[in-house]
Amino acid sequence: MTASNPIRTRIAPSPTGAPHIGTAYIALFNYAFTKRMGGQFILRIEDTDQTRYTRESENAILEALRWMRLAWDEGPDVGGPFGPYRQSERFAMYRDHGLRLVEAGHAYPCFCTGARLVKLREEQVKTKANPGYDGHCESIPPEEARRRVAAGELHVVRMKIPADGECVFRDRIRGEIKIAWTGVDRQVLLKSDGYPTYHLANVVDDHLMGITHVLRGEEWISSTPKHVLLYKYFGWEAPEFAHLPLLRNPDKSKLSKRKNPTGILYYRDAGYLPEALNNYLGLMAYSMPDGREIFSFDELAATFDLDRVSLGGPVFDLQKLANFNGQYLRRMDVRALADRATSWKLNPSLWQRILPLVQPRINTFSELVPMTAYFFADQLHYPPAALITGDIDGLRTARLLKIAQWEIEKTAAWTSEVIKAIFIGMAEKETLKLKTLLMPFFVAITGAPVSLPLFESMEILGKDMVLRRLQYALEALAGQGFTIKGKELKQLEAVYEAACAASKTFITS
RNA sequence: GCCCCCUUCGUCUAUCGGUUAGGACACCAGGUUCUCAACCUGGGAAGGUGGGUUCGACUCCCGCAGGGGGCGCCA
Repeated sequence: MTASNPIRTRIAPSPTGAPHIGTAYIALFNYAFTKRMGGQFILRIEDTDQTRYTRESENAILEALRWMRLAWDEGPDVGGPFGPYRQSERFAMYRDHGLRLVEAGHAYPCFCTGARLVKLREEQVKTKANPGYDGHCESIPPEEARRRVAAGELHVVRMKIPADGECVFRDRIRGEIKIAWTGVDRQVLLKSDGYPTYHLANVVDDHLMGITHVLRGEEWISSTPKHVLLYKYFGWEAPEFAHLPLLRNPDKSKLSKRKNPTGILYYRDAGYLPEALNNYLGLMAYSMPDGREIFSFDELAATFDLDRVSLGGPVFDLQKLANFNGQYLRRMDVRALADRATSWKLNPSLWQRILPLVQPRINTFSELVPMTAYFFADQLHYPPAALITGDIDGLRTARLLKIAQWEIEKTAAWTSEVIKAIFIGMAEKETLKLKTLLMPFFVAITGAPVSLPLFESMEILGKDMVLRRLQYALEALAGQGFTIKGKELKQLEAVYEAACAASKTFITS
């Protein structure tokens, strides 16, 4: 690369949930690659799905990536010459570009209803045909299509796909990849609400922002032909693509929060150091030329080489991460350790949130630390049988914990009031007294059936930690033989959601 | 079902045609220590499978199997 053609990369998270460890992993590789090559690393917020977007999530992403010290050169908070860096603020650009494609005959308005699409899919499944849009509206004469659009008929814009041949593109670490056009669907570019889909927005933005290298997860390989084709339609040069292997659960499936903690902020709250986490992530699908395993951010960035990326999906191993974190902790001098521990949770501002909960319950300071210890822990140690309380048996306890997980995952806001509402709602559905329902949760969250107020505790602990403790509780119950297996679990979820939709009583038993 | 990607110890990986296949986490044993960690020493543990190519394959090619991903008006 020459100075006049510096490389530019980006990380483009979607603010629809808790910031994911996979985002940090991809960001780290982009960051290291960019620093090595001497370019700019951009943060772009992909908030084109207005139905799922939350502001809390966007803030959490910035907070999490900042905590990871993955500093971006341009982004929604720091600005930059290619802004805005939030897709919702670039709305008009996508519309213009989408329409440009329609005029050029590369895309067309599609008036098909959701109902028709559902029916089409059902038929395709039944006849074992490839699922995908059938091109129904592609044959509408442009004149007529224009008239119907002008008349305000609801529509989307779809891209045209070649009828035959194949798309050949180069992946920087995998080599040539060929995908037949018949296997690529006629992607919606502009949704009926006028927002672009990821595919359009990502191509338009990457071009306009001068992105030269796209390092992303391998889940994108199969939609790369659409992107390549869009670049061609626009007459733009496509960036280089490099698809990194996905982080995996111990069972090799794609890393998911149901099987592993995936929230970046969970790791912070559980007492991991960002440098240890970065170091560990740098070992996923990558190795240093000299075989070193302990290395800093800067050392990784100084030597990073895409050719050293390995392709097997790495299993995210909490034990090794914990060991690395321990090594970093041990290496620190006591002064630094004190500072870091203090800025973690041993600070006055956290105490000021916790203290009001204990103040009415203590006679001496000596009771303080024992009573609040669970705020500073990750996994709690209690006998698994303690989770089974009152008239609620083990299996029902497991189901209740599971339902609470779903409810908590669904909520964006995180205050004790919101949490309280969730549990009151659950108690009503279950026709249980709130007090009775809460018993196993007291144990799961605070480690004891008698403790400080639960909802406030959950608020202070944070959503990720609460979810994690529910998971630990579920595992403890599973150890006692109370486990909900795959099929039952799916059934429970389906029945429960149906009951929610109908706002009916739902009693797990 | 169709398409694509992947395949070295349990896990993360080194190896880029010739190595006793190396390291790390985890595990086991011993040592050290007021306990426990930490630390030190040692140990078990791997190239999915069948064909090629080659004097020689973990390494290159093909088939199969296994794993993963994708097939949304989600990203």
